[in-house]
Parts: sequence; structure tokens; C-alpha cells
Amino acid sequence: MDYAQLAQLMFPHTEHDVDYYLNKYGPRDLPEGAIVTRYAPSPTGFIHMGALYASFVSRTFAKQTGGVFYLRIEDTDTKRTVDNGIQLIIDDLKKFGVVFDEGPVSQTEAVGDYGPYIQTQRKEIYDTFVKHLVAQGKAYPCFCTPEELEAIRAQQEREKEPIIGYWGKYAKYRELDPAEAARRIESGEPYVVRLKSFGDPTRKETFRDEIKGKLTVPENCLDIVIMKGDGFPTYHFAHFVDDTLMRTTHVIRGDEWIASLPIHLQLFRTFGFQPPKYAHIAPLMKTEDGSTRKLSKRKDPECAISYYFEIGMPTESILLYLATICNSDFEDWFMKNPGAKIEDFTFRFNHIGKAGAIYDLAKLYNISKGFVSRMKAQELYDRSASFLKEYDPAFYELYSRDEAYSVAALNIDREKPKPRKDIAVYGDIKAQIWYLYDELFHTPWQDNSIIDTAILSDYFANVYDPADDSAAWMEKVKAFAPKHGYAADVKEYKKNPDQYRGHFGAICGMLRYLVTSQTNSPDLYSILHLLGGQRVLARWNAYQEWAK
RNA sequence: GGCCCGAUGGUCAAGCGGUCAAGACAUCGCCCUUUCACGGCGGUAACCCGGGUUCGAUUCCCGGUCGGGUCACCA
Repeated sequence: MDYAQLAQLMFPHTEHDVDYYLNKYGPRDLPEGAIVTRYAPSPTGFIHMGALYASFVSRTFAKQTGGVFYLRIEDTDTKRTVDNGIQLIIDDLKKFGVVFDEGPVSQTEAVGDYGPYIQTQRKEIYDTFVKHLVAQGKAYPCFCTPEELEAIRAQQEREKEPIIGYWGKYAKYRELDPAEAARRIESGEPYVVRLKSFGDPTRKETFRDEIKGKLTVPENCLDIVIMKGDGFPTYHFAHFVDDTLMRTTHVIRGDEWIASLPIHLQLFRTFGFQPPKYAHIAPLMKTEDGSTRKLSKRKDPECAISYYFEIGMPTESILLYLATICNSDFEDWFMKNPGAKIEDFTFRFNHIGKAGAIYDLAKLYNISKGFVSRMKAQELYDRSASFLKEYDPAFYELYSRDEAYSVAALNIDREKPKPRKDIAVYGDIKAQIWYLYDELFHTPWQDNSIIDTAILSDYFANVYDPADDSAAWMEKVKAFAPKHGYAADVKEYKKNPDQYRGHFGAICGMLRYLVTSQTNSPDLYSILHLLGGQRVLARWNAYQEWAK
């Protein structure tokens, strides 16, 4: 029995050979310099920030070069598969405008000519490639039990072997006679398939990473598992096969993969294929008690993108922040072109930071405030309404009862050259405008020293006219102020502070406190106007009752 | 522990042998202003350490320190 016969015994069902697939999935017809890349998650249904970041970067580079961005589902570890996981990932990413040119579009459907895009549906392809290797004696079945593997490791550690793992003289099934291997397989003994490594770890090879630049790594000498006991390929092998056949030009992934780069390079070399370009992204970090660590989906709630749905963060804000982390010159460009589309900025690999950036929520909020401030009131209303409907139904009732009123509330100090920037997330809205809803405004005052009842009594009896426009209202307040010892003019007051109890702003403060129970608010006139004379007077009466 | 990567103000970061070492967030002060916010102006604040190379190193090289990653039939 020779290797070819062994391969045939192991994979009797494959219909085609490697060349067949290479021809079937030929080179893509794309413009010069077009980047083909992918997002390749396990179908856990869960997306964390790091993954969103990587997919954002991938899509951005593909799109700005006229290339292709596709989705591939890496479900070879069946333990990680969640029901409906694919759908959840697609739907969540879509909310961020991350959409795919190819790949699954739902749990059961897909588009594109380079599929299937779900790894468990590609088994025959992997079989074909493994078979090819076995037939050439470049891969072999290994019958080691987990206990044996553990024993090897223990021995290596005892002997201070610099390289731990299944290699060289420790690779006990590497030279097993094909006939013996065949016998054990036929008798039903479980096995994995390992690559017969020809690497020499004392030799280093340098490699150019698109982000990290020059990387020096030792050759791989481990006989790594390429096909697991369940017949599915390992990540390494699936990456090699899929990215070859799907004609990926750039593999953009987390830099935790750098350590396995020697394996991947070796796989391509074994087949004589040109490896794709690699761009390894540093992880998002978090500081905690003075030390830094990778943002963790277990420890850090802000790591899960679902967190942002729950607080009502616009997805654009997150994208803007990720763009800022990705290429820091993006921020300068965006400040010069506020409201511009992210796609209009040209990102560069060599501007991506090599070290992991600390994920800064304060910065994210700042960016989000800027984004929300540029929104039209109606748009803010529409978007926040669907958020509130789900996360704050009680407030949503009031909010949606009179849409025009709520939009007007949101429009105070909005849609002007220098809009307010006090809303970062839709969850902030209630705290900003609650006092405009009578149902929420039950004698909320806490401090009876702010309002001078005599002054406001005079004001409401003799000055206040709900029909006044903004300028007239202001003029009347100013004219009224001196009657009670307040300056009608701020500069005048500052010149002679001793001659006044304060300036007319204090009277505005009283009115503000009356109608909002707060000492600060957006434009007072707008609030009074929106409330209307009747409700303002009602609050005045309620206040007097309360202050008794 | 072996191997790999990284290191500029509190944070994100420009820089790519000669700069008074940009900018943004945060912070502080002032101005504008009916309050707040916005905006404007200004302040505090940084090249991890030690050796080289060089007329000259934040920048290039070598050590060290610190930080991160990785050593699975998980991806």
C-alpha cells in the first residue's frame, strides 16, 4: 500500500481534484488594486467591538478599492454554533451599515459565485485538499490519544525542550507505514490528519504585514492538525483552503493570529500557492486599576455591541469612533468636513496603529454628541422613538402622543450653526426634555430660595404675555428688571455691581426654575413658548401652592 | 518559560536624522452669553531606560525594562 492508496481509503467519496476547484473558483475580474477581504466569524450570534472594528476595516478597504467584501461562516467548531447565529450576525452588522457583497444573506440563503460560504458545507472541498496532501505523503493520519499528547508535552517540559508540541522525533505517527495506517483506520480507530512539517525553527523568515510592517517569524516545525477527528478542518487549514478558493487578496484579522502565521505560510508553500497579504489589527484595550488588558467580552459590558443598542447609541457614532481609531488623520479630516461620509475618506493600512488602542468611552460619547447635534429634529425623533418604544415604553407613550410637540422640543437650540451637544445616546433624551411633559412634572421643585415670589407675581400680573415673540419677551424682562433692583444690562451690572441685586438674568433664572425645576436648560423663551401661556401659568399656580 | 509584537502628554495620536515635538478628547482659566450647552482664546501636560551610529537622534542599530499576544482535535 502506498500513500495514494491510503488517501483513497481515507477519502473515497471525493469527486474532484484540487485543480478542479482551482478552476471552478477562478481569479476574480476586478480592477487593479482591488481588495478582496472578508469577515469570518463563528456563528455565535454575538458580535463584540473588536469584531465590529475588524469588519469595519475590512469593508472599508474593500469598498474604497472597488473590491469585494464577503461573509464566511466558520462553524467547524460545532460547539460554538448557535441557532439563528448567522441571522443575528447579519442583522446586527446591517445596523452598522456593514453589508456584504457575497456570502450568507440569511440563515439559509447566500449570494456569490465563490460559495458555499459556510464551512460545514465545504467539507468535500477540504477533503479533496487533505486527500491531495496525504496522497503525496505530505500529511498523515495520527492516532494519538489526548493522554498520549499530554504525556509528550509533559516530557518536553521536563526536558526543557524549547518547542512544545507534536514535532520531529515526538511525531510518532509521522513515518507510520501506510499499510498499518490503513489497517487501523479500517478497524475504526479514531484519528486526526496532521501536516508533515518540513520547517526548521532555527530558520527565520521575514514577512511584510500591511499594518505591522516587517515581521520576523521562525519556520513552523509542528505537525499541526489540519483535519480534526470529526472530519472538519482546523482553522488553519480552512483559512488556507477558503482564502485560496475565494480569492481573498487581504486577510484582515486580529493580531493574535500572528503567532500562527508560520503555519499559514507553510500551508501555502506546501501547495506552491501565493499567500494573500495579511493585515493584523491590534486589539482594543481597556485600562483597569492602572493596568492595561484586552477589552474582554466577559468583563466589559461595553465590549458587546448589544450594549450600544440598549443605551441608544447611534451606530454612526460608533463607526465614526472606529474610523478615528483606525486612521487618526480621519479625525482631522472629519473636523474640517463635518457631516461628511466616512466612505469619502481614504484609509491607509500604514496609518493604522501597531499597538492596541485603549477603548475610550468618553471619546466615543464626545463624537456621538457631535453626530447627534447635526441631526435634524425630525430625524432624531424618528430614531429615538423606535429606541424608546423598546427600552422606555412609559416615556414613549408621552413622547409619541404628540409627535409635533416632541419634535419641537427636540428642536430647541437645534438646526442652527452651533447646535447644542448634550445628547450622546437616545437614552439621554428623557433627562433633557422631561419637564416639557406635564405628566412628569409633579411639583418637582426642591429649593424655594431661587424664586422670589413677589417678583414673579408682579411679572405674571403685569408683564408676561404669551403672545410675545422672543425679542419682545426679552425686552420686557429687561425693562421689568430694574423695578425690582436688577440691572437691565449685564455690562451695566458688572460696572456697578453694588448698585444692583443682580442683573435681569436672575429673573430668567427664576422663570427657568419655575418651568423646569432646573437651574440650567436650553433656550428659556423656546421652553416658555412651547409650554404655552396656560401651562406656564398653571405651573406658576402649582409653585405658589407648593411654596406655601 | 520559548517565540513574536509594541512603547510620544491622563487618552487617541502626528512625526519618519535637524520641529519652539502638530491636532483631538479630557482637564484648568478667560471671553461670549438670560442659565447650561455651543463657540472663541489661552494654560498645565509627553518622546520608557542604557549603550552605540552620526556633526546631530523621538526618529536608525543593540541591550534592558515595562506592556501585549501566542504556545489545542477553539476560532
